[in-house]
Amino acid sequence: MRAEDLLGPVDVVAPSLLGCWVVTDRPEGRVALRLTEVEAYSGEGQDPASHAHRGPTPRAAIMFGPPGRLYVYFSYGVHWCANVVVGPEGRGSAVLLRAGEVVVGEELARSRRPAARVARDLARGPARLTQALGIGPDDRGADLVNRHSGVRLHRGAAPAAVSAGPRVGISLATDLPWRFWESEAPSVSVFRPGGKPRRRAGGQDGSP
DNA sequence: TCGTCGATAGTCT
DNA sequence: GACTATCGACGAG
Repeated sequence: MRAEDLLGPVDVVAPSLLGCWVVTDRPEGRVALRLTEVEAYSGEGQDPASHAHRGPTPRAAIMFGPPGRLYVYFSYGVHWCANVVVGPEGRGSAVLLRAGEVVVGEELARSRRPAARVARDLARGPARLTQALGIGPDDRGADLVNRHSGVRLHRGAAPAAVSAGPRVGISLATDLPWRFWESEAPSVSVFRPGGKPRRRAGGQDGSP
């Protein structure tokens, strides 16, 4: 994978990443997976769901850096999620890695994800994917297109068919069909597509 | 097998 | 002080 391959519009680059490999090399071993589901987040202002929407805040600064870098953020106080920065430097667009199929190092991935009962659950969901790969805060800003990096992105065979639909887990701009997945892949996350936003605890309506 | 609910802390207003 | 690009446990059928 070269940085030039990531320069196009984010909603064009995102589906092109399906079928690509994400590889992590650690002292304890290597894990590689094929991407089966991604989401596009644009930094150009028309996407209020993006972390880049409010400009280069300290957290989102990496999104405005050069393409091919890894943007890692902490979610819900519990999980880490990983994005690939795409587009020209300064634009602030990124692709969220939502799901994949582990093809190398399944045993190591299982040891990192003891809750996964079957293979397809190892990287089904963005936080699970980062766990299976062993990606964490130390990998913020990692250069995915540098072959000496501990986390790398490789070009792979494109899937036979790609589906598109609304993004998951957000409450803004849910009409944009910027979630892309490999059609009929068993490892695609299944979290309430088109879903109703989950309400927090407490009275929903006016009754006290 | 499916639907519902709580945990938890960094980030921004 | 409110919110969040989620996960896994648990109960009912």
